[in-house]
Amino acid sequence: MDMIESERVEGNTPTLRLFALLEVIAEKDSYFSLQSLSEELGIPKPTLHRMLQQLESARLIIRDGDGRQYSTGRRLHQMAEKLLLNNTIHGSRRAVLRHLVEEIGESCNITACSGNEVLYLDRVETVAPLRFYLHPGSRVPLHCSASGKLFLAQMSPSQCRRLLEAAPLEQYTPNTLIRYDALEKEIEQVRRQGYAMDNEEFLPGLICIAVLVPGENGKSNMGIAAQSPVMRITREKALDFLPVLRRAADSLAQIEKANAAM
Amino acid sequence: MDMIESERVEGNTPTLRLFALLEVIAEKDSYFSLQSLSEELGIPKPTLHRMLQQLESARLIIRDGDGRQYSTGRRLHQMAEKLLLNNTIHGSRRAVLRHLVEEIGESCNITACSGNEVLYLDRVETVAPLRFYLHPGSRVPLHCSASGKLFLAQMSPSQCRRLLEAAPLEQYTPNTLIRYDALEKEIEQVRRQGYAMDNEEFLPGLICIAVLVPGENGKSNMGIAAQSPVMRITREKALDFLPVLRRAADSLAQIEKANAAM
DNA sequence: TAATTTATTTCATTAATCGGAATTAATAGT
DNA sequence: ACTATTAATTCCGATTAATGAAATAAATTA
Repeated sequence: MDMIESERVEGNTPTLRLFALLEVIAEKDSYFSLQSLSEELGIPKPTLHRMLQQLESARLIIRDGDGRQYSTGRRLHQMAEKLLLNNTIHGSRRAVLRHLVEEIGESCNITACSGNEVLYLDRVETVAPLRFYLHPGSRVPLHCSASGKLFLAQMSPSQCRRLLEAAPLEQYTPNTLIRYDALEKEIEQVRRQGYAMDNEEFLPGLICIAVLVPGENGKSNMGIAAQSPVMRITREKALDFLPVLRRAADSLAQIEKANAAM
Repeated sequence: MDMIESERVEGNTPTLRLFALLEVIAEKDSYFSLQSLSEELGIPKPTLHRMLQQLESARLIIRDGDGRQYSTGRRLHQMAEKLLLNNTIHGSRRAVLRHLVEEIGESCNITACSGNEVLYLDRVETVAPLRFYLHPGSRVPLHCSASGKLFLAQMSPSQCRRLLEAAPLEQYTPNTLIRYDALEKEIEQVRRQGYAMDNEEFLPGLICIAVLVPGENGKSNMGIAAQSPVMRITREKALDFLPVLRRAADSLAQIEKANAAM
């Protein structure tokens, strides 16, 4: 429709226009119809129809039963996960992590939110002999991980509720918050604090502290966290990691941004 | 190389081929050259060159200094992050499915009626070693699947007949109902019961039970189903899943409703 | 049933893709 | 420094796909 909106999906070639369309779709958190998207982007309906048809045939998007509602497809999700997992940005991401581990002496990881789970993108283990072994690619629930609570804290209340109320909150340890009101209070606190802790809520004996890697427009899908056996650390001592964690988070943000300058 | 590899990047249209290329690139965790990719995928160099040029101009991929090494670009990462973060529809559905699978111990899926087929929207497999592998996105005929019979049961008789008579009912197993009168009787029973079973009518050895996810105006385009090898379950035992299935269906209905409101 | 909205198909026009062959640029070998 | 080799890039005519106004079909609402 208006110039600004339609420019978002205008590239030079048909392919780039289609990619731009996919980009708009990727940001949607609810279904959309051909009509609404046509109005939003100013693309003529027949053109948009063909584009969506093409994306659907490739399983990049799907249509629900009555064929009037579209949403993102599985192939797109898989591609997104692979992309984030494989992309170590030429090792610099790993370097930041390694440096962080050296500074604080505990295992650290970089995480992303994927649907209703936390996905471990990368992880570097401490040299200390006592440690939890968790590897990149593994998944952890949102409600009982430090990163997960950070991701929840930046979502809209409706998004957050949708994820949490889909299934009962599973209790992994005595500390797991399984009551919605308690969890909501915790998430509210996380939002205020700007960091999150997992106090043996997922694995007994494992304490974790995490912050978000600052994103473009306030929202971020990347977290960085330090994990430690409770034997080696107290909740209070974990707070001392915060400045270093934040610095590492900023470095990661820089790397992401620098990638664009080229 | 040759057939198998090159098929991975072959879609139907130039645009989809470019997407497939992007997909291959997304999986790479290190730099690559035009030459190596050309050999890997069997795409002629001039063609691949143009493709990469296009992706680069859109900042989907970047080239390092000397211009001979490519890797993924920031725009791609941003899209991937947004996609996974804004994926609460699928995330919450998946949470429902996972919980259901845990409760009943069998693989379950969420289905939709798409044209004259049943579409698997999502699926979670049981941990039991013996299982049928069916993946999301696959399609199954209406007349020999539990979900399909449910969809048929809520259609008007004329609509139903139109779909069924479009093509002859294919016989997949000895149990497949291929006579219209038998199928209509079955569909009538499904309507009365409020649930449907597939008693090895599509795949030999596979039993399935399904209910509809309640919709707004009585009609529904979504079903939820449990599937099990006949070795592990009897038709009678499958009926025990019904209460849990219905509860999961209600959860899904909640999610869909919340989604419409957003 | 009629009116309205939304989705889809048609089709002549325009634009992009394709890849073999030729050319240029970078690298390795002597 | 020159040649051989390999990789990257440009050319270009034949082929194929994208485009969107208009027409049609389907679904929804009054």
